[in-house]
Amino acid sequence: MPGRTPKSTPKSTPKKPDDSAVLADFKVGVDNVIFSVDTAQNRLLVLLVMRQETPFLGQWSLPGTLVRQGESLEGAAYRMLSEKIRVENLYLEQLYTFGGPYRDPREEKNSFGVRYLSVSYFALVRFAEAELIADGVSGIAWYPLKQVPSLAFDHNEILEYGYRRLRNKLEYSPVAFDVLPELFTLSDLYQLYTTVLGEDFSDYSNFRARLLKLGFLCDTGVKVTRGAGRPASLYRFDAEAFAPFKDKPLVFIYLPLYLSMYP
Amino acid sequence: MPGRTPKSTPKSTPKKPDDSAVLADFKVGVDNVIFSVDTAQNRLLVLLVMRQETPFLGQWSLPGTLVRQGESLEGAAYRMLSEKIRVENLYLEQLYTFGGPYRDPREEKNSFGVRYLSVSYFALVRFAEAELIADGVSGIAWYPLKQVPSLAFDHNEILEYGYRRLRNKLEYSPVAFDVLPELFTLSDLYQLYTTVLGEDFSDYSNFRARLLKLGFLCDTGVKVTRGAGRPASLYRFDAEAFAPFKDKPLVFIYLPLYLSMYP
DNA sequence: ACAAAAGTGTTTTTTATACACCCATGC
DNA sequence: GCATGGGTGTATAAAAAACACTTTTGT
Repeated sequence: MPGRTPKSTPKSTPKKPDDSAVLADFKVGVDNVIFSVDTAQNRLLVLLVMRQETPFLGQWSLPGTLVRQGESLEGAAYRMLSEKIRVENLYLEQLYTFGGPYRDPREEKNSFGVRYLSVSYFALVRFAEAELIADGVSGIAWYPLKQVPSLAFDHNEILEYGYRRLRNKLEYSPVAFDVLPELFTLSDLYQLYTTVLGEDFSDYSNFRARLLKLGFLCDTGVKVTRGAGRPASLYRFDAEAFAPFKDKPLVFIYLPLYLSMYP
Repeated sequence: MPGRTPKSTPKSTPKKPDDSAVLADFKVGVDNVIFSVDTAQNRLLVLLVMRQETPFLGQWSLPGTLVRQGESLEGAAYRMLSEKIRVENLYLEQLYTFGGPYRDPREEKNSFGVRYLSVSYFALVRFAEAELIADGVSGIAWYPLKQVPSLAFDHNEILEYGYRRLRNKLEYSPVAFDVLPELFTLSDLYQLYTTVLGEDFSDYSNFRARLLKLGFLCDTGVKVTRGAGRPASLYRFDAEAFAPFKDKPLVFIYLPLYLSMYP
């Protein structure tokens, strides 16, 4: 886990040992932290699967898989995803690599010196489109973030890390538009932000003004009415208009300093 | 590399293949992007080593090592560092994991299906304190970032990624104080920012005012004079006073939007 | 005296924040 | 009619950005 780690390096005499004799052999796993937002119920959800194998049989875990021959890491992440859910759009990026020795119980009993390393990926999918693939036996479910149980391996730690990344992503980049439907209202967008970032991150009208001024949300003119209240305009994310902001240190939302990370 | 990767997942029928038959076996390497800033010459430096082995024998590369049995990833990163330089203080964090198949030429000829995965780490050391360990044979040198040659493996890509991280770190966190000496002047600090971020990121007096107002730089009262000009106060980073900002989405420097990532 | 570097302050412009208020619809 | 959610605007406060100016040193 990254952090401020000032440390004195041991003043060992440089030597060139026979590396090959003591190298660790690894199996590499990919674990996905897959988020989606249920805007109807204002809940942030994570995809969990019930483990079908030892270790941690019968315990909930992040969906993961081991990397196969000829397969890239990202490829494995996509494969895993496609085995669990069907979605049209998604956002995926690498999260962090957890690789301490003894983080996987299989290391002890199994073979000599084989270690399990986990490259975690962070994904965001559209809740409405995402169709879970229940293959009869395996348990799979969207869990509200606040209700996730104790997970297998170090997956709670990975999840926490993923949640932190999600918050940062929302603040600094337009990931939200990968999760929202093609056409969305500004309050859809606002509710997405509030469910992830917390209630009091910003006033609606200010949020609205700031986003609109950036100029990459275009009003389709189409109105939609949901229950009572004035009909809302449907907007579309304009990737062209966003282009100039790409790779710039753009800040979407300024979180006040006094807000703690996990409200 | 993370990024915006909307993608349709293939609608494959879920199946449970015999995973174990096709799993890839990995050796895991750790590659360090080690930066330091030569404030005297206003240069951002990366540590490069000359490869002593095939593949890419005789070519410059990031200092790296393979992970040994019982060794953590971060442990390997620290070991590598301590074999190359002696430093009192440093900042280290994980960068990214590069693990595509065929990224390492050894995969082809060597053993069957053994792949090489690289977990890259990002480090920042104090230039003045950092003493390079030249073990007689191996080449090792600080390279100005703008003059790095073509590197072994995908190390140019890793380096670019590390540079991006460095910029972000500088903007959002107090890493600068891990690179500066214990006592520093405000123009030392300013020059550090300009050499990394580019000339025109901010006006000196505004930079100064902003940093001082945050209240975690304390004036020691000691004056130091370097060449001509009025003597400058030596400041110290006050970790205590910074504590309340920790883990908050603090923004040190607001880069104007029109500044491109790589000026 | 003068250039160079450090440090202070002031003005202008932009942005955030907190509201107040109008609009359009369902019930 | 009126509650409900959508949308607009304004007034205040806090910033960033630009830049003029003073102070203290070396030469």
